[in-house]
This record gives sequence, C-alpha cells and structure tokens, in this order.
Amino acid sequence: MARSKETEMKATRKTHKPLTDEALELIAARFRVLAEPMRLKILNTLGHDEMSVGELVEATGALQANISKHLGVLLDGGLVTRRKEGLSVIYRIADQTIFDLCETVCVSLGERLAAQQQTIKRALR
Amino acid sequence: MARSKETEMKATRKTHKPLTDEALELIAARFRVLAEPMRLKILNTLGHDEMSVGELVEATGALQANISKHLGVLLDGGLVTRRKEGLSVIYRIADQTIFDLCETVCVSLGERLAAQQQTIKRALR
DNA sequence: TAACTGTATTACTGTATAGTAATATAGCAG
DNA sequence: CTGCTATATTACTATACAGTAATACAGTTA
Repeated sequence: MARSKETEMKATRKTHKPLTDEALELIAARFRVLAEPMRLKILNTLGHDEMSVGELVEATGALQANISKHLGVLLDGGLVTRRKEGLSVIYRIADQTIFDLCETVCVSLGERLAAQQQTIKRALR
Repeated sequence: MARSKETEMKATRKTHKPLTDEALELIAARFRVLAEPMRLKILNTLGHDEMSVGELVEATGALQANISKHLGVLLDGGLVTRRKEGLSVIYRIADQTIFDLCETVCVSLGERLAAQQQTIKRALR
C-alpha cells in the first residue's frame, strides 16, 4: 500500500492541507456533475463501451433533449469524450476514476445501512 | 444500412451491474452532499480532529447559521457524528471514505488540467 | 428566578438547474 | 434541390437549496 512518495510523510494523520477556496470549488464541481441520478445512469449505461446518443436514449428511457443536455454536462466536466460518426455522435467514458468513486460510495453506503440495521435490531430486542 | 453492427446484439459486451434507480438516487445523494464548497471546507477543516460549531465558524469565517445548516446536512448524510459537551456541540468525521473520494477527484482533476496544458502548449508552438 | 452563551431553526430571497417542448443544425438519401 | 434522421440548442417552468437575519431552544451561571 505504498503511499505516493516518501517526501510526504506527515500526510496520514492530524495534518491536512488547507485547500484554497478555488480548489474546493473545483472539487465540488466534480461532485456536482456526479450528483444527478440520470447522469450516473448514463455513465453506468455507458460502462466501458461507447454508445451513440440514440442508444443511450433507448437504454435510459429518457427524452433525447434531456440525455443530450446531460451529456453536455459530462463533456464539460471531462468525464466523457465524443466523436462523430455519420449522423451519430458517439460518447465514451474518459475518466475511469468515476468507477472508483462510485465503488467507494457504494461500499460506504452499504456499511452505513448495515450499521443502521444493527441499531434497529438492538432497539427492538 | 451502411452500418448495422450492433443493432441486433443489444451491445452487452462488458456491462456493469445495472444499478436500480433507487440505488442511483442513493449514490447521487452522497455526491450531492459533497457538491458544496462550504461543506468540503468544513470537512477539510475538521480533518481527523473534532471541533465545536463555534470553532468551525471561526475557522471558516462563515456565519453560524450557515455552518449549523451545513453540519445538519453532513449529519443527515452520515458523514459526521456529533456529541454535546456542555453548551457546545462537537462534530467529528464519521466516514473516512470522504478523504479517499476527495483524493481521487484531486488526482483526476490534476491529470485533466495537465492534459489541457499540454494541448495549449502544442497549439501555441 | 433571570441573564448569558452556544447551537438549531425558521422564514425569506436569490440563484441554479432538471425536465420538457419546440426549434435549429448537421449530415445522409433520393 | 427536398426530405429524412440524429443530435444540439433554446425557452420555459418548477423545484431545490445556499446564504442570511431573526428567533427559538438548551444548558450554564448568578
């Protein structure tokens, strides 16, 4: 589990970099892009393949204008890339860290729900 | 009919789990909590220590009502816990995965900015 | 009891944005 | 050219929520 570089050895406990407001805004913006269920659905549908807008519309059941707008947000955020092929425009995930983020969140949510379940069980006994 | 490659194949090459809409909403909700700079600032200020509301107000420079409201959101989301101590209420981070998420995002943003920088450099040569 | 302190809540305002319908744009077919 | 198809954009509405001021509440002290 090699941490990045040995040059930063105090980064594990107690001390944290005081992020600037600009950095916080950039990070928040990334989270904001992921904070919409429909965009997550698009990303999840895309998976590791590439798909045209029409295929995404069909797969998600949403309206074409809505999908197109969400794809624009994802493109602006650098989470997907696109290329034209005839009449179609084909999107592909550009940032694999998305999967890490969702995985981490899922694990965390799972643990939280398990803890809540324990609390309920204990309260009912 | 220039290209009808996957129109019959349903394009299921390496699909992830097809998350339900409910799961997508839960994941999006977690991201939504993290999608505000002020909440990230609170979390970053808290770090691995615990702090009272007043200390957070002073450290962030925000108004008490605002901090209190954001702490409520973080509490609802299960990202912090709180305990009372006399007149004060002391908050502490409850979910360490927050740091992983922010770290992943930072790395991703860094890579993206580096790539954009390369693009600019190449365009100016 | 009353006064004081730290925190939470309420009410309000402004802003951002998801969803939608209609329209615009781009590329292909005839 | 005309029509057709895939995608993007515009305009609009409704909802959500961040920030703020005033107030309520809880715990302490005199």
